[in-house]
Amino acid sequence: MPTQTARLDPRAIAAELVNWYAQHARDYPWRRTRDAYAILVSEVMLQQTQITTVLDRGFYARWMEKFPDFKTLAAAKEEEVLKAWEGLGYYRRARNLQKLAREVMERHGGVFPCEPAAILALPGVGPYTAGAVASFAFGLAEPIVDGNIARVLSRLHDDATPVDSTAGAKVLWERSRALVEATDDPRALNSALMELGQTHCSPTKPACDLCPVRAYCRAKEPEALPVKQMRQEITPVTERVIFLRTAEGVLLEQETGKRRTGLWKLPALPAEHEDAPPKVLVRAQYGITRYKVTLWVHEPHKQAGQWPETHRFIATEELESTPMPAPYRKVLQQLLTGGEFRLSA
DNA sequence: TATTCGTGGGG
DNA sequence: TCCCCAAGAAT
Repeated sequence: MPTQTARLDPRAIAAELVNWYAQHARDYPWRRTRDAYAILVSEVMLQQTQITTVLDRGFYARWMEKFPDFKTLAAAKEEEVLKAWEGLGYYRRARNLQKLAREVMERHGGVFPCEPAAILALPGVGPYTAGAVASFAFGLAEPIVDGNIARVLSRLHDDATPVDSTAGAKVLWERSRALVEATDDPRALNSALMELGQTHCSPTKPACDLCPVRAYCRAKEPEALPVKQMRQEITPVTERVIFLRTAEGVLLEQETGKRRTGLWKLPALPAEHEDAPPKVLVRAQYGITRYKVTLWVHEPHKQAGQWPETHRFIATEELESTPMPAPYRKVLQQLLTGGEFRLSA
């Protein structure tokens, strides 16, 4: 930690960051292109999702191969889109991405808009993603604030204002804007801020001795920043579903509500059978948002047979191409391969 | 403004 | 095991 802290001059800091980035930039597929579509896909995929997940598990490469441009994505079946997204979570992102592609084709003549306000108006695009595409694809001096940058800027300014408060967000965006407007390379500056947050300025054990802007950093106790206020309580929930397999296939139910819309799952056990549920085939646990769910898979209940429009028998060879949330995919895998009557932890 | 929306990896 | 959280946005 420097005893003498230089003034927080945006121009000097930006220059250090850009210089550092030129030597330390990691090689990602979306950094090898300026194609707005390729960059947009990466940004949406990376929302609340780690780079290793997107890259190592092949999501980005598969998506770009299957949907290489707005036109292809716009014309695809929603079920194909959701299937390509399966395992990434936050499935609204995939649905919004296709909606966006259709807007680009229909309202923008197939050309992605280069005006920040127009980008921000697209579905699934918020302040971060708009700034990211504007700077990475078009080189515009638009600021971005993500989790990494919030951490870097909180520490740089030694600011304990909660980053998830209105006041905290406001000043973060102002500071990010001051930096990006103080360089002639917005692309590198924005990339550098995130890269610094991912590497040296990590949440725990920051490597301050390697930091390119340590001479400017005011953080007295960097590991104590950033401050976050909201933390929700985890609520335990019980979920009961049935596994019904016939010659037609496995009975599945399509989600229609707000969450995981369009994906398929094992059908819920009707509420009237919850008091005396049929035999348990599998038990599993998974977390979703603020819930800790204990998932019980039961044999079909008595009088089972009349199914709503949302239910359908899916042939076993079609199961693989059916978009399904991860917990059901795993449980179904167990049921189909490990025998139907094994009780698993 | 507060809540909701997934998932998998790491400490 | 548990808790944190990772390139946020929509409602």
